[in-house]
Amino acid sequence: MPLALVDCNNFYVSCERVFNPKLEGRAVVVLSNNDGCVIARSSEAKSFGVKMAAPWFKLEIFSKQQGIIALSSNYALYGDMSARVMSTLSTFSPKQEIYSIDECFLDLDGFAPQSLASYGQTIRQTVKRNIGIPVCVGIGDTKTLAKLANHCAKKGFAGADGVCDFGLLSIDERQTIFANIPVGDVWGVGRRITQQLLSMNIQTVEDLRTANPDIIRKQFSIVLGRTVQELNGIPCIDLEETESPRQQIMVSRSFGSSVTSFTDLSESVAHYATLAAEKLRRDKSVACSICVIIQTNSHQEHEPQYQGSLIVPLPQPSDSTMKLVEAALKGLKTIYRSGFRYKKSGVLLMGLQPKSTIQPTLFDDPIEQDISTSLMQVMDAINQKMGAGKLSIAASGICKPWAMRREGKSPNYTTDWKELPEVA
DNA sequence: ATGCTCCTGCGAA
DNA sequence: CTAACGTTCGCAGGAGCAT
Repeated sequence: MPLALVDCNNFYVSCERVFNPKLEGRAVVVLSNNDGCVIARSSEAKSFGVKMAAPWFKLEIFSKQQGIIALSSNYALYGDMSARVMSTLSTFSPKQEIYSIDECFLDLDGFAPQSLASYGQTIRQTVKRNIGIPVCVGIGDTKTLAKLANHCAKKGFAGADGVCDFGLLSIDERQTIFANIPVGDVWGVGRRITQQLLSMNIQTVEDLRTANPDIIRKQFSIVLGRTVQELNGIPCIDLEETESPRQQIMVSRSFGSSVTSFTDLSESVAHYATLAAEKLRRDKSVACSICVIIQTNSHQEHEPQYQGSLIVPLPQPSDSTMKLVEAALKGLKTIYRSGFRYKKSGVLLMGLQPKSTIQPTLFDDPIEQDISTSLMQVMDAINQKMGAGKLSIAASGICKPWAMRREGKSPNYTTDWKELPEVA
């Protein structure tokens, strides 16, 4: 019955600190792509009042005055560190669900109930010792309760020292805690639903737990009804050990600066289609259609706004960079309007299916198919060996004036020998 | 009624 | 120095259409 949710503390900041101990004890934030918003904060940065998702350009002056350190995001580093953490955590249970880059569920069914909290401490110490990343552990009878327990562990509720096991609490203790947590802190309750719940005078976790499930289902959704059940210890959301194949692949970015020419825009689209195709082949899937998306900057309200998108069906399901880029650019020609300052473009691969299931149609040219597959394999192998983007197609352009800003990125310590700093 | 596809809203990290 | 506000994914549910 019991489940643990293990969540890394300030994960991106913690990753940076492993390789740069001078960041320890300092206020540190990690910024999103384009150095746009804050996406991770050390506890010191939080106490300065820096909010999640805050636009960096509004904070920059204040932050420099206060000595807050800002780093661009380094996903190669975080992805690699995540794999190490997950591997260590997998040794603590036969059943693990990796839920996101920095958290996983562990099935603790059959473990001695009284010793779960100390088991949680062992998990924390082991991950800290082996990988250098601090984590918190929440334990409860459902995923929603485990998430909530983790929240309590992080906040230090009920004397929690990085671990919180709801199984140790009496009914009264649990009710007291739930009555002091705002309903918006529950997994699955976001901003909109919080507002609606408040208008019904459901303010705390305890209010939601004791709400009438039928009314919740009717007024909101099946999903929120399940949340209420889970808060009451009735499991509705299963542990998923094997991840199911993705249904879509999205690659989109905001530009470092606005783009007006069709050429620049088409180069960005070709580039993103290339990245999407690489993901697709890694998944061993094929796509049936590709959607192209272009947008102006919606934050610049006085500027003319335009958002265009178009789904382009592929003649046959494909994983070929050439075919996908060709289709994407065809779509772009249709939706492009001159006279706008574009801020973002992207592609979305849709109708994904395993490559193994598709069968050649009457119109396929099997020889061309084979050549295309071999070419893609060679390109992927070269880019794997020499570094991403070393070999690309001409349509992606060379100088990339739209490339994103990343002024404070740390080295790829764990995935690229060339980026390791010299030892003094 | 039933079952699709397409599209939007919402939440999460 | 400029200008400057993220990305990717799944699910639910309604609209529109065909059967």
